[in-house]
Amino acid sequence: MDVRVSLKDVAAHAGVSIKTVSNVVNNYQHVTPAMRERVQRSIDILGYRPNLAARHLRKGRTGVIALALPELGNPYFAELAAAVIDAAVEHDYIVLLDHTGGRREQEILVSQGFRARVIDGLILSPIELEAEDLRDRENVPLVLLGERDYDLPYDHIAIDNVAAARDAVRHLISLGRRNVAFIGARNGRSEPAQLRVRGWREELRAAGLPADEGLVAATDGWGHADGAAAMARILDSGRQPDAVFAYDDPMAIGAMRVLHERGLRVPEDVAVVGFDDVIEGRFGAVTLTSISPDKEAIGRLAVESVLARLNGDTRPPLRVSADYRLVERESTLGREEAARRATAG
Amino acid sequence: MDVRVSLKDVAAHAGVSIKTVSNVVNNYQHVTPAMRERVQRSIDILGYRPNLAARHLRKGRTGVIALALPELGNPYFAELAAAVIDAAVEHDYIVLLDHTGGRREQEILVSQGFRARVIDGLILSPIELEAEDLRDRENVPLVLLGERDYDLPYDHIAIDNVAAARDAVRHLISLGRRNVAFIGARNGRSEPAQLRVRGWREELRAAGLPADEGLVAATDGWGHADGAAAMARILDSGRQPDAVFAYDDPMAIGAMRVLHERGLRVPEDVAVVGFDDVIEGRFGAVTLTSISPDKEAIGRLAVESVLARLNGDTRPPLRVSADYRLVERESTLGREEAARRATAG
DNA sequence: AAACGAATGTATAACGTTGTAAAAATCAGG
DNA sequence: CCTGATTTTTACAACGTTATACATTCGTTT
Repeated sequence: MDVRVSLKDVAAHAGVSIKTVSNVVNNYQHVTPAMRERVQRSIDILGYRPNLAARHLRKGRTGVIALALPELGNPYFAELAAAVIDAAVEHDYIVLLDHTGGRREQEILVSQGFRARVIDGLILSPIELEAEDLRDRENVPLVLLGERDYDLPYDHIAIDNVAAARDAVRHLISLGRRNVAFIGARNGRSEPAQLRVRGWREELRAAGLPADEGLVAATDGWGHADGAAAMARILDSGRQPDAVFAYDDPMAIGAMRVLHERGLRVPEDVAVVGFDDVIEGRFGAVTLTSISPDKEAIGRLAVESVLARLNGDTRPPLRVSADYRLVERESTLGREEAARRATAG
Repeated sequence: MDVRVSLKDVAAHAGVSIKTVSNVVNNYQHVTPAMRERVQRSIDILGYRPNLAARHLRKGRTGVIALALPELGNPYFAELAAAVIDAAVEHDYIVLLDHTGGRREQEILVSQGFRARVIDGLILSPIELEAEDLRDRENVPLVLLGERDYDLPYDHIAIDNVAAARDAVRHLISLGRRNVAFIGARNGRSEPAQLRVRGWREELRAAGLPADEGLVAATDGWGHADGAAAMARILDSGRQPDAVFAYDDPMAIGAMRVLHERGLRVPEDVAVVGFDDVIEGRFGAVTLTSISPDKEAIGRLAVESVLARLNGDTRPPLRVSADYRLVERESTLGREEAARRATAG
């Protein structure tokens, strides 16, 4: 049944030329309804399906875009991947997924198309990649995702990290917190982390509070365990933060676990804000306040940008700031409210 | 620099035939070292890179395998996807990722290759798909992943769900629990859920305990919210389970959240066991006991099976039972131990 | 009714690669 | 230095598709 059937077979079966069958398949406009139906019948009977490799060879298009993310285990990226896949399907494109581990070396390979070479375009969420690494690539269209702030001629979709971080810290200050720790200033290169630290610093200064750099904990990764370790380090140093702003939700949750182990209550003793609004933050013993980026919009914009470039769009590089909002949950309840909740429970 | 350079260009530059260049590129054995070096020099100078579409058209291979999972948002699948991608890279294959939402219709489309047509093989983790849906596909090699127990000629990699579920329930019984609820018997078709319910039922019977079907909660999905809703429903029905076995970790965590809201303590009042051992379970206020499948092994076996079939392996369909183990954490501490911990904290 | 333009169908040549078979170059032995 | 065997290189034909350019048909207009 599925022994490869080609245009030639259909053409023979329908008694027409190969090109006519091709015309029907591609909805070419000048085909009489009668002819179209006749060919279509043969197509259906033989179960013809176009060979994408041949089409690609001829047209130079594959119908595949690659999405390269640092880590799939991180739910934010998993959810983002889902959004990109859905957006791509809308446009009859399929998505090839790759993960870089956030390592510069892997990111370079991906950006130059060495890992996936059958693609029409690339959506890349870089962590360590440097601007110079993208300097002389002359390849498929590239759209950058996330926080890095390159000054390069590629479309870039992100939320305003500094502003979002300031919103988070402002919220903590508005609760009366004064010693706000930041967890997740990444060891080594990582501009995204730096932007969020900057927002933390700026907002504290703006509020006339000291930005105690001893309350900034650097980590190697950005998972639960990294957050937990960083939190432990801060507490072990003898400092007593009354609030924590974490680089992302998993780190915030890891930090809350350590606070719990040390007998510190969230939010009464320490208020916590995360970043990314992953689903998991909504179901812990203490639900997590978080910055919530509009993932669907980011995914959709990324796909649309790649496809636009692919279709010859030569407008100057786009710099889209996607929406975000601060979602307040239990981890930043006011002290009175938290007390009320505690007695009630 | 990257204006497409083909074998023809290299051949012209080196002053040899196209096929000779091809021979060099493919490490064909009968090429003199001198010739090899001469051609290689031209390749380097011109920056030649093989055109995969053409190679595919000629050889009938793409170097791409598809991985179709129900949901990326579920961390288990995200972690599994990472494992598959890594295993594929080992073999110079790349992975095209798709998600089906666990819906039969989507699963059928995927299984027949309608969504991704540039693939050499397919790894599919079905939920609702029926055996009959796979009956007359004569397509690329297919490997089934996960819990469904089809009787079809395809390789199948899974853990023994009934046994794992029995282990989980036995563990709860060994703690002295008598009213063990099961959360996540899925509404509608879903064999995996049924297998785990069966394990629950069998183990209770084996222990001489009644299997109260009123303690089984069906759900539509398998996320945090579904687990929470199911738990709430059981409690609202007036029953008082002293243990919960959930279909997966997110559901277990959702359930724990509801228990927490109702003032029930885990594990003192209700012990909880999940399934999949996702990272998130290790960082809640109460860490989660869970069945931990060997994800790396599953991913590796799946890739190896697909590639073996692709290379003409015609042995009878493989039925691999991957390893799993029960990882005990706080959510099933013994009552005495839990009490000790409580006074200590 | 002839002639014209528009609409529709067809033959052929690519796209870049590799398998096959045949040609050319090399080598060993007399 | 020739013969025959062996190694190395080459020419050519696919793989399945679409673009180009041409051929046919049809419906109008003169």
